[in-house]
Amino acid sequence: MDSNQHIKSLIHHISQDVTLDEYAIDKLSSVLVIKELNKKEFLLEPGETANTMNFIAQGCMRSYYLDENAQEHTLQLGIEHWWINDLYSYLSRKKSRMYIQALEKTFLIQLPRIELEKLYIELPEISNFFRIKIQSAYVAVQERVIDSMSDDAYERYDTFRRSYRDIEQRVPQYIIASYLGVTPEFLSYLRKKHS
Amino acid sequence: MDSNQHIKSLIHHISQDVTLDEYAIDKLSSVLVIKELNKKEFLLEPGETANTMNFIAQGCMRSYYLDENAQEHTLQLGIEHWWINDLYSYLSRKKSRMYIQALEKTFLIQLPRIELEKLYIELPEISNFFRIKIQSAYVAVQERVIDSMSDDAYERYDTFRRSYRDIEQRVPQYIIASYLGVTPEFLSYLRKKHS
DNA sequence: TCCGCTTCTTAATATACCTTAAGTTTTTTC
DNA sequence: GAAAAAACTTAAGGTATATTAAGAAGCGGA
Repeated sequence: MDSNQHIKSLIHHISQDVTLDEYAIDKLSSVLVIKELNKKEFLLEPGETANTMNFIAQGCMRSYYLDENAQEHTLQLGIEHWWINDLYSYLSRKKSRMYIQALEKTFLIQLPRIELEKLYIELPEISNFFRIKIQSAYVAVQERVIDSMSDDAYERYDTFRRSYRDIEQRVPQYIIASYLGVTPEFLSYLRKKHS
Repeated sequence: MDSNQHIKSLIHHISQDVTLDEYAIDKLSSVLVIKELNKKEFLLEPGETANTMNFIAQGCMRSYYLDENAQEHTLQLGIEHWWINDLYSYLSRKKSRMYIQALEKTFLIQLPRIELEKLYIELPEISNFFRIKIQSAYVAVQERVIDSMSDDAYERYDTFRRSYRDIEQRVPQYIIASYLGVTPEFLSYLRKKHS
């Protein structure tokens, strides 16, 4: 797939929520940056500042951080047509504590923050689009808080598998464990117990 | 404090993030609804659908739900100048599973969804404002996910106290426990142990 | 095709947090 | 200001999940 195809898939993605006219599409296209990452390559590492919004045109990524015991905790997983970022760093302009890493060879479409801020003013539909996207993202994270408080680990695993079957099959178990908030050993034990 | 004061405080709150001209202020003011709630009164109960955005002009509120064992889990706490809602229900138009309850006598300013959708089109600064607000809310919930995965219960309690000292002093311990995801008994034990 | 690296499993021991139940203190109500 | 209700504490015993350590299985590169 070439760059134009990737860009078309982003335009199509945005058009599912808001209406873009010719002018908006041209404006938008002119600021997009394509980025290619190899498996295990990092888009962002602790100490850096997030400067772009990142749409996954093709591939698979995750964001995670290390706690004080150097344990990995996965915050976000994403595949084609998902967005991935450290919004804390992007919005606050502060250094990130997160790693954002490709789990497969991945093609991103990036929207630089400076350009995006200008687009928000000139093209209200773009501001609208991101408002709608982030509303859904907020609801999804809140759902995760609810799950983590109500359910035991196996139920969370089961919910995860049912919700993200296509992701589950592309990511190693230990990353899923670190997303669910359990050790790989305990997840392995749960899988055996329920099989 | 009378209604006009409450409305002024909302306008002032919005003006901290975006610029509102006379026309926008008039338009906005014309759709606002003031709602008064007594202590323990519910704004929303399971089975109802959220139809408004709710700004706390004065008072204290929380949202919570009951899990399958009828345990309360507090999702959101808020005081003056915070927003409170079940965004899942509001955005999806589906029935809520949540209670939203006043913890003190509270005055809300409500923005009906139908009117707000119209404002988004006519006044892009309003769409912008809610995009900015929800971005911050997303970061805050994500921070909560991070805390719940890295820290033990006492650290979470400590972080909560440092971040929300003004809230901590207005709500009972058992609600804070249900926000942190522990039993009131265990929180009591932790408080003693660390005192 | 084999080696080395990454991922997954097993099991024993340890710990954070829960459940239950009872008693105490604080707040609300009339 | 007394009675009732709500909130908080204490403690014993139980469960879910972590830790450690070792080995097995799968997989990518020469």
